[in-house]
Amino acid sequence: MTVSRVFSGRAPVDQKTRARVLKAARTLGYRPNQIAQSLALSRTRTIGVVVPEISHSFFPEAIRGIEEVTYREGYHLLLMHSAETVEREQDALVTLESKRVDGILLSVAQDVRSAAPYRRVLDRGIPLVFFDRCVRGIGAACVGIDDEESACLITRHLLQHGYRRIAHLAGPRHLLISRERLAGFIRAHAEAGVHHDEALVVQAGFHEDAGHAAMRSLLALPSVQRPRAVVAINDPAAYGAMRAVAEAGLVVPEDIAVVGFSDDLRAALMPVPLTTIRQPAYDLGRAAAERLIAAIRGEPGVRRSQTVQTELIVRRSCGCGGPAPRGNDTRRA
Amino acid sequence: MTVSRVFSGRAPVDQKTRARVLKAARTLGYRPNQIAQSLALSRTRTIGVVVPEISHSFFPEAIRGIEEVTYREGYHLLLMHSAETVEREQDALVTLESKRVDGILLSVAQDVRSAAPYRRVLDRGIPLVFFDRCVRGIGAACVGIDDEESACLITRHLLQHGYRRIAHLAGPRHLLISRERLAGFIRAHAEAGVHHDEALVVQAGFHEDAGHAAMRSLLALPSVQRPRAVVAINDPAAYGAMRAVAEAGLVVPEDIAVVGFSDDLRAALMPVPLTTIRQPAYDLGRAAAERLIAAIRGEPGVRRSQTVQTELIVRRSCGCGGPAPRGNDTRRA
DNA sequence: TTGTACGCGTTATCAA
DNA sequence: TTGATAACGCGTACAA
Repeated sequence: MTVSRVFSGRAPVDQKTRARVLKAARTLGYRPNQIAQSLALSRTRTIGVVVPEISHSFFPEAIRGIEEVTYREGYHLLLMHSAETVEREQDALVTLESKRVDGILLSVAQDVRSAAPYRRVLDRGIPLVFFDRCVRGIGAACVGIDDEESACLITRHLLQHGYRRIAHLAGPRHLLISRERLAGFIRAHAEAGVHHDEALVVQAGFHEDAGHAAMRSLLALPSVQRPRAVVAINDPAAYGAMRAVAEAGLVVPEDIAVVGFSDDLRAALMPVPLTTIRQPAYDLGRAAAERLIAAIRGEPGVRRSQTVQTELIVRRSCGCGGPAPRGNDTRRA
Repeated sequence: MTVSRVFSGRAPVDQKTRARVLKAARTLGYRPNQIAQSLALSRTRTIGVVVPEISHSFFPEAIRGIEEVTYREGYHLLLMHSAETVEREQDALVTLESKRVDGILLSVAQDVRSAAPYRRVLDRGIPLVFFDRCVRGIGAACVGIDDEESACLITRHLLQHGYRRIAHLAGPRHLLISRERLAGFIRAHAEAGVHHDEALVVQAGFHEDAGHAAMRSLLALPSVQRPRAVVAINDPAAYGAMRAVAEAGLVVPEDIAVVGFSDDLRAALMPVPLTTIRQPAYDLGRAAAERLIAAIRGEPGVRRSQTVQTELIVRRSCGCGGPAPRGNDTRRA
């Protein structure tokens, strides 16, 4: 029909005809059916976003960044929640493929083992960009931070302020960011010429309870073996660790220093404000969305990964600030 | 084709044929195209979710509740962000209609004026359920809290503890929840036989800056007219108010008590922990999703609204706790 | 400038 | 139990 031309706008239509069509559309309440459009064009202008968690403030912020870009570019968001499980993540991927999204943004679930499902998506020709939690070497771009360098930075900060026995509450074993943060933790020790005790690297996870449990196991060590400082995999784990320290009748940072990773909403507000690495979630979301849209458009160089800048935020929990200031002051390194 | 019967499962297919089809599907990497299904069935199994904000912790929590239910029921989520503007909200509605979602969950933007766009959605026969920020009387269900009662409850708490000059930082004028919370504020006064000074009801908004500005205007009043306590429209506004109080060299709650609404993540962690109303965002999201899916299925009684229970959370900022306890203790009323 | 035929991949319906 | 045909509502390609 000529109606299509009127609504798509990219074809010559007589003024009078156009007016007639528009008027009829108005009275009939007509709106182009995007489902039919999608079928005809095999293009949905929809992007799938798969997140392992919805509430942890990093992800809403990242989604806000993604939405900002996709809205501007005329794409819409199909939001899927993997709940940190591979099963639901694969399910999400299959669904997104079935729904013929134009591309996928994904942050991997904590118990991933295999890259096969991602490879299949790529093999089908669906553009895929990882954000924050990436899988490398399968030909998909990754937009994240430099986890190794950031972990090294915050560990170095502790070492430079005289801490020697430093523990690490590590993240899920199979996740790249866990391994990279651990690598940064180790590199900082190597650079400082300080031996790191492997007994002080304990498995934890991303949640407060995991950090709490891991910290308890460290506190159960004979007192000569106990850490004097702790580098947690992220802020919630650090909160759990701080709680365990308090429950043991000890004080942060005087007895044990604790630092986190991501600078979530609560970090500055904790009873002992948390020293941490600021992860610019919003910018990261924007960058990831831009990368994906470039890939969808077939622009070159889209497989290249991108790193957004982090920042060390020094607060009281590391005990590195000379006479500990009162209140919620925040200084940047 | 017979393929359709195999995948849909609801039609008799011979075992051998089924096996042949599945094997072929596997080798070809075939997956049913949901776009084509949607066109044929005029059913997308997709729900549109429109939120005015993405990051404010209430909405991620609500979305998590929504996702929990929709995942279980086999629906997917198209997430739209109105950014508190009517323009983008209308845009979202038009898009969702074009994308033929099976139903819509919406929390209205702060500057809504007209219910016409919602009416149009309903006229098209698209099920619509409001959550948290509702529009009443247009035949759409609303899943929210009892704003009037909750505001009355927290105001009454202040009155019962002897506060008399109480201010209200009101929400956007055209929003139902603003009006209802104001009504509750007034009713509490009436019930207590306390006159409320209309000069102490000032327009603010949902953000910290709005609360800050509104509080400054109250602090600029001659000291006899100044409020002794403040009921903020929500927690972020209360944070802004607390900041303004501190900047004026005054102390919460000794000089001015401040209470909020929603119990977001930071409320318990503020330097002076905030007394507030707990809004169960997750449950609210679940209830709204259930209501919508019932409506999509054409079940009866779906236009009925639903109220989820709130709770008064008493912390230090209201100064009602006898000798003010140190730390972040939280007591329930 | 406008209209017609065909295909996008599926389901419903009816026939075999 | 399976196959054929006609929708679903659009865009493309071509003809008028």
